[in-house]
Amino acid sequence: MTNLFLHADINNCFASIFRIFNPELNGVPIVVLSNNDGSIIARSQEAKDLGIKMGQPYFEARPIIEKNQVRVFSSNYPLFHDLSTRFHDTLGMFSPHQEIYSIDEGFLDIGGFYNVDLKQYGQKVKETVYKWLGLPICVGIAPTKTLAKLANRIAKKSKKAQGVLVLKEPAHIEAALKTISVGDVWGIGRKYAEKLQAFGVTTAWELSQVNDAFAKKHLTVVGLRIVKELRGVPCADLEIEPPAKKGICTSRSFGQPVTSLEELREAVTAYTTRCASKLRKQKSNCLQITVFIHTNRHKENEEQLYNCKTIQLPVPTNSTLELVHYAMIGVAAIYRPGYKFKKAGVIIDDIRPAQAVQGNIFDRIDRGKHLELMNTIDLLSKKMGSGIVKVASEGINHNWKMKQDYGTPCYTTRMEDILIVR
DNA sequence: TCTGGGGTCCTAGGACCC
DNA sequence: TCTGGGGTCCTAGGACCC
Repeated sequence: MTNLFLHADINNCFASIFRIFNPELNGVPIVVLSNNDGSIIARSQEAKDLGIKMGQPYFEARPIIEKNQVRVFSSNYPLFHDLSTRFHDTLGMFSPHQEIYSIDEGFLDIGGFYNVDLKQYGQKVKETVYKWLGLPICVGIAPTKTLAKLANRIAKKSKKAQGVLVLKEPAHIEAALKTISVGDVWGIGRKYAEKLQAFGVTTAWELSQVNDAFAKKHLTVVGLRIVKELRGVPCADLEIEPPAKKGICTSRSFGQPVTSLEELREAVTAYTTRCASKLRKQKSNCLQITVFIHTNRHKENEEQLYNCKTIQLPVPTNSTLELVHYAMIGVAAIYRPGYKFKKAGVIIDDIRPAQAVQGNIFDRIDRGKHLELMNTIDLLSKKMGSGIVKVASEGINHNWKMKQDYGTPCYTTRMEDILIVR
């Protein structure tokens, strides 16, 4: 059986999603901002052509944006997530062996396909996603995941490929690798690219030709796998069942500086609530919680503080109430008056399956009651929107909430959001 | 005025044990 | 000045991803 992987991803994902609902945005430059409208996290092709950079601070790009009448949008994760689910569902129609790699990328294992014209097959995937969702995608097909991603990359740039590239024959693969610079290989970041260039390895082809000991020594075993995959030797299977998370983190920058403990308590309560809900969703408990707060590191003339506190829990739990209790102890321990805090976050760690809780004779909490309450809250949140039930310490004013000046409706999901925006 | 958020894996080195 | 050998576990830090 031959090894064959298909990699599909949405072109300029977040910008393309806004275009589905606003056809007048077609052909117009678009940027999408990070949480808090801080920096640019997605651009349409037109915006890329203007020289607007990924990750660039919004205020810095503002002159170009205004001069060229670039359309600006805040992130809308409920909307992105919904379209992402539809995209992956559509891909899943093409093979039972599917990996949901990220919000806008997926792999299919098509190794068992015989007598199939692969180019045509890739085209069919691409056309189907466009027809059903209105989202433009590209497709790469190759004997390893690394090569499939690379094929996709070439498909995006090449006119001839029409958005679909199959890399199968060795000569064809070699020619393709020679056109890709080493830093554009999946898994080779900035540091490794610099290191490799210093050794005279500048293209993906040259990387595929280094010896194994060299790869292991300078890029660890992870790099060795990349090198082998570039040679067409698969080292990674699909991850069909997403593994349970080992750590869960919720953190946000504030829309304006926060100075009071009371407001920090509210924010940390909200973040802990979110962590606990993610934890219950994957049916896990945790044994450790960390709270952190810090000031704005970009303001060099202001007093800086980065403070965190980790607390070990007596018994594994996923109860919002219990976790919030410890988070409040944590935030009180690290708070210092006189600082302008910019960000806070909560990390839960030491995660294990929710069954098999090891009891503790000093445990005073009625776990049966907590469990029932959490189940009820999760059900209400699912039916009526998260936030329908809150822990009191979350407060209601939320002056710390992130800034989102360029919001859009959640077109496909919650009615009440549409009403609020109007 | 204004700079995102959430993850993974690997390695080296220290603490500790027999 | 000499100061074993082998093992495990944990953590911090570095690299990467979208």
